[in-house]
Amino acid sequence: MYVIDFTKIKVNCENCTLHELCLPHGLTQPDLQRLDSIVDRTQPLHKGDVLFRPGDRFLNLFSVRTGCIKLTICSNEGEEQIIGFYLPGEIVGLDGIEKDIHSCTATALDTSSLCAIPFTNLSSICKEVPALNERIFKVMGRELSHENRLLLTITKKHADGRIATFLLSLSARFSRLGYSATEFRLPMSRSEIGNYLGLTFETVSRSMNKLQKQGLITINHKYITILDLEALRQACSEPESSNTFKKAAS
Amino acid sequence: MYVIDFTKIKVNCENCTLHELCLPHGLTQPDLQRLDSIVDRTQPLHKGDVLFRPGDRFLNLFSVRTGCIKLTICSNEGEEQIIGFYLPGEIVGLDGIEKDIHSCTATALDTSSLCAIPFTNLSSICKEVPALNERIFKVMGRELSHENRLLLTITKKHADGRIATFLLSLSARFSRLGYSATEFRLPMSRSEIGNYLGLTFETVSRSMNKLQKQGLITINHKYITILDLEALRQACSEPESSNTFKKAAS
DNA sequence: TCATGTTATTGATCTGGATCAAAACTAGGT
DNA sequence: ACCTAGTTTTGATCCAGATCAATAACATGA
Repeated sequence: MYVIDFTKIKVNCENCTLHELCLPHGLTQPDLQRLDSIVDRTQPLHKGDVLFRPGDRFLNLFSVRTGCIKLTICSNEGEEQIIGFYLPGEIVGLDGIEKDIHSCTATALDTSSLCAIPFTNLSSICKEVPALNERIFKVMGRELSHENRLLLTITKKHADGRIATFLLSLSARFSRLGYSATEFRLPMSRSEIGNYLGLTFETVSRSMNKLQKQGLITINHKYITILDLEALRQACSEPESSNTFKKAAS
Repeated sequence: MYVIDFTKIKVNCENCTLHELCLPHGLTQPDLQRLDSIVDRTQPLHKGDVLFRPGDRFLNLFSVRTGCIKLTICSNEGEEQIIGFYLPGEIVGLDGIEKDIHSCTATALDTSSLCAIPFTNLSSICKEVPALNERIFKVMGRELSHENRLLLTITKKHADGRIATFLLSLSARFSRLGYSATEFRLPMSRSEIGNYLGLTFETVSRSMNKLQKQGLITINHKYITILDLEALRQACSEPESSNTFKKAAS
C-alpha cells in the first residue's frame, strides 16, 4: 500500500503534463511563469466532496489535475441537472463569472486534485498578458459549444444515440490525455449518466447492454471497452435500431 | 406608408435607449465613446436573412437593436437545433470566439437592425479598458447560464412547463425593454418554439391552447396576453395537470 | 465472515408526446 | 379577389422511454 503525494505530482505549470490542454496552452514561457506564480495546488478532494455550491463567492477557477468533477445546477423545485463532467486539463468554475457568485455545484466523483487559480489575480495578469486573456475567452467559448452539442444530443437523439455520443466524447477526451481511446473506466454512475443525458438510469443500463449485444462495446461494471469505434460513431446518428424494412415497390 | 430610416434610429451608444442592457453597461463615458467609435450600424436584415453561418470567419459581435435573431446549430446529419432567440440589447456571435470561425447560423426572424462590433478592434480596446473586457466575460457568463437553464427546462419539465417557462422568459425580457410584460407578439413560429424546447409544433400548439383553456393566457395568432403571471409561474414547475387525487388515509 | 446500504440489471406495464393525417386559417403575390 | 404555399389547429394512433417492481451484484465496515 502506498500513498500518492498529490502536492508533488505537479510543481509548476511548465513541467505539468497537462499544460497543453489547460489554461497555459499557447502561452510563452515568461507568461506561463506569471500564471504559475498565482496557481494554488489545493489539497485533493475525495469522492463526494463539494468544491463550491450555489451562492458561494466566485474566487477561483479550478483546473482538474486528476480525477473527475461533476457540475450540477438545481431548479427551484430542487431537481438537479448535471451540466458536465470535467476531466484532467479541463476548467471548472466558469459558472461564477456572470454574477461573481457560483450558480452551480461542483462535486468530486473520485479522489481528485485541482489547481485553484484566484480569479482576481488572473484578471490582473490578463491585463498585461493578452494571450492569457484570449485563452480564457476560448475556454469559455469551448464551454458554450459543449453545451450546444449537448442540447443537440438531447433534443435530437434517441437513448442509444445519446449513450453512444457520450461514450465517444469520453473516449476522445481520454485519448487526448494519453490514455486508451477504447478502454476506460467510467468515473460516474449509471444514474449520473442518465441525469446528464436526460434519461433514467434504467434506460442507460438497457441502452448500454444493447450496444454490448450489438458487439460495439463490452461492459464490465464501470469498465468500458469500445470494440468498434466506427460502428459506435454510426450508432450516434441512427434513427433507431432499424428493423423497419421498407418493401421495394411490388 | 412610411419608411423607417434605421441608420438614424441610433447615432451612437451614449444616447441609445438600449445602452444599459447592451455591451456599454457599466462603462464610463470616455470608455463608452471608445467603444462607440468602432461600432458599425449595419443595414437592416429582413426576415429570413442570414447574418452568419457555420464556417464563416468570426469578425464581429452583433448587438440586436430591433427585431429578433435566432441562433441554430446543425448536426452532422443536418438536423437543426435552435440555441436561442436574441432580442434588442442582446449579443449574438459568441459562438465564433472558440475557433475564430462561426459554428452556428444566425437568422433574422423579423426585420432586424444590428450593431456590428469588429472583434479585433474590440479586443484592442479591451486591453486598455478593463471594464469592457470584464463586461464581455459577463455577457459570455450570461450566455452559459442561459444554456444551463434551458437544459434544465428541457430535461426536467413536461411540455406545458416548458411552454410556460418560455413565455415567462420572453415576458421578462420584453418588460426589461420597456414593453408590456403581459402582452406581446411572438417573433417566432410554433415550430421554432418546438425546436427550441425539444417538442414538436403540434405539442406546442396543444400546450398553448391548454394554458389558454386554464385561463392563464390568451392566444391570438402570434399575439399572447398573459392573464395570470403567478399561475403561469406555478405552471412552470407543476408535475403535470394534476387530476391525480390522493385519498387521505381512510 | 456476514450484515447493510448502494448501484446495476432485468422484466412488466403505462403514458406523454411523437407521428400520421386532414382540415382550417393566414399571408403574399399577381 | 383569387391562388398558392406556408402555418396552425385538431383528431387518432402509436411507441420510446418512464415508471413500478423485484432481484442481483457490489462495496464498506463491524
